[in-house]
Amino acid sequence: MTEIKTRKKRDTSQKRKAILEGAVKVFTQNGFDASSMDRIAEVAGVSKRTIYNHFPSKEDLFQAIVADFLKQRDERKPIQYTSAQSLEEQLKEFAKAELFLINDPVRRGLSKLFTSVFLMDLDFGRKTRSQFEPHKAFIAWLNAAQENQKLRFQSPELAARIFYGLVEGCLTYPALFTDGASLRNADGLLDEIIATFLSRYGC
Amino acid sequence: MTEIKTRKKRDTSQKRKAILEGAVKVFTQNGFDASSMDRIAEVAGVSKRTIYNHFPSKEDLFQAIVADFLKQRDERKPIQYTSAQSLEEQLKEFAKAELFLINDPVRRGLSKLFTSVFLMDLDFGRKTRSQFEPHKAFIAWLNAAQENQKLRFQSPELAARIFYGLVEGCLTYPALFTDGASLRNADGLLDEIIATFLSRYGC
DNA sequence: ATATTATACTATACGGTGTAATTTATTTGT
DNA sequence: ACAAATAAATTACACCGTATAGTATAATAT
Repeated sequence: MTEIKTRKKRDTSQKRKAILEGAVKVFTQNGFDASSMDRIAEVAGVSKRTIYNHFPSKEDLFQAIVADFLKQRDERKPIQYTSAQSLEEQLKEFAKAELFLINDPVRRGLSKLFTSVFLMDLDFGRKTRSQFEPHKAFIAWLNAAQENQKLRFQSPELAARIFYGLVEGCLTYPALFTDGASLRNADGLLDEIIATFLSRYGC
Repeated sequence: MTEIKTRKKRDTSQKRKAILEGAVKVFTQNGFDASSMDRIAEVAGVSKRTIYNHFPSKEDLFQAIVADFLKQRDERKPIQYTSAQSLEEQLKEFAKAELFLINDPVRRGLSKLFTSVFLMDLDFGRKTRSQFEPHKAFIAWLNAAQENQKLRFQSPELAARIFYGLVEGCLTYPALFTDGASLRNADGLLDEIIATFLSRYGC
């Protein structure tokens, strides 16, 4: 039996974090193609060679950012039906949670970046998105509300599409195009969205 | 008075058209950055020098495509209220007209491309979009319908945002992300959108 | 005479690598 | 417990190959 001396690896998470943060800044400002590794190294305050010590290629670096983003997204707690709160309140809270990804400037920048990249590389986008079923938790909520006789609809999938369509079409995408300015006075719009949804599906 | 012989210029519109069509193909497939002028020349069946005879730079070529696209968009006839038709019919027709830009594969490709580019260059996007007020004609329609006692709402702007949000969030953006596949069986969804809108604003 | 073409060319930018020096944390010897 | 030895991580910098926007030019087609 041979003795193998394994030396403890040093902690490189600080550098890794700096690289990712710098890359996020550069990528969100210029997009993938127009961002050079030299520039990312400069902004991250790190040598270019160190980037390649952590990430084999520019694309791997990008994917790491995507992965981090998705992890953050998945950490949100899902919507859960309760009869103790009005539908309005629950929907409003849920819609605001959905806006989580675009309320913070950094996350909004990433949302813009990914949307932009995914549009021109649909396979990549599909592969990334296919990992989760975004409507799933909301459909369960809808069914619970219907069992509780507060909602009525033919198809929960269709109702979920309407709700997500309203939120994304009225709030999410406009926010991406206006750098969040459209969210400034959007409370009335959010109320109107929920009123519209409930006017169709409420009992 | 000096006689100036102006020689008739030859018609170069054919070449120009070929260039634009080739550029559309390449740009929509690869995006702006990843499209080379050499490749565009090849696909257009034209020498690269000829492209530069028609367009001073890659960006000018791109802008020309944007301009053509917007012209086509503006050629659609606007919605006009009539009491001879049901609201459902008019709204359905209008929504379908709004989907004009994404029903055809080429126009859909351009919509994807522009959305992708505009997201990462918001100033450019804003400048391009600011040329028209997309909701204007629809707001007029809404007001006419209200005067005719078929609709009732507090704010026509808000109602218009809800309608556009529904159409774009449920139909337009999904179509861009799925290369139009989501439009295949979208008739039921479109009916649901209109039912939702009318359940909120119909009399 | 105008438009187009083929071809070669310039200048530059960028992804990624090689390398030798240097920093830094861990291990080991005392 | 402390300093010397050691190996991992980082850095600076030069470098390679390639791609690309745009130009120059001379020949050819219309």
